[in-house]
Amino acid sequence: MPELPEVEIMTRNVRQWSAGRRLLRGEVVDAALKVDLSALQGAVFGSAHRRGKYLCLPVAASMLVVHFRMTGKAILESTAARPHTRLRLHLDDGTVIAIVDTRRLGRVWMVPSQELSSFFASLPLGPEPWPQPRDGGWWRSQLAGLRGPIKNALMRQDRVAGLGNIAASEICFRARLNPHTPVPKLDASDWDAVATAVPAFVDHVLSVESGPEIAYVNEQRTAPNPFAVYARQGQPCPRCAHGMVTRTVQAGRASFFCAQCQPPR
DNA sequence: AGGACTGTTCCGCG
DNA sequence: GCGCGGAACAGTCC
Repeated sequence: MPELPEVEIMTRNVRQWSAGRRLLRGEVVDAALKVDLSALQGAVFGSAHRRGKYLCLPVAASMLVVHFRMTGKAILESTAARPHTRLRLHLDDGTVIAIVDTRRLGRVWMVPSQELSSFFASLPLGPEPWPQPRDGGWWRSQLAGLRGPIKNALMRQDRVAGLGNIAASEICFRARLNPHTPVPKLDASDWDAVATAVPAFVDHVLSVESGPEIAYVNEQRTAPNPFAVYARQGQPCPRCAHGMVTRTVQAGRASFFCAQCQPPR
């Protein structure tokens, strides 16, 4: 699933494709989404924004909220129908914005404006780690009280919203932190390193992955793996070239790190 | 055949 | 409250 940077890319795309346009018809291809877009016929789109891993698209007085979960993505589907399309927005300029989602784990909500605040209040979402600058002290206080590994802590949506399994490994790598390091063991310089690593990681992914359609590492793709350690087990470390990228499992999710640059603590 | 997978939520246990 | 495992959701690709 897309994480913060990928949802940011899709949000920018959807904003560019839809802002100011009129919705001719909302087509719910997958009835399991249980969303009714009929009332939005003829409505005008506002400017899309992102909250954590959620894409928020204003339509007239409502908000179309999308969570892509593992395999969802928003694309332009104006020419040919794609497999696994779950929802289509037919726009007044002839374009079609589609939500495609192979595994069908994604969710869509149509939230009336008067319910918006309660809807987002019901989501366990901490503050955004990007693009506003956050320093080491902010990170320390956001993850205060957690005793588990830093890698798992970075993925806690209720503490800081948007970072996922890839980001957690990549941020630990950039901060030279072993992903198994317990949160209480981090010192001030470690937190500073985390604070520096997060925007560096997000900006890197934005620069590499920006385009009309995001790609997943495990999909057929022409672009190379854009990550430093994720899915690179067995390869030499891209930084020190001595260590080997190691794969471990933490809380059921794969982690990747350089055994040399990120020694256990 | 079996496992892995860029996520979330729930449950049970300690 | 915290942390973990496991399951569920669900489909495809090795």
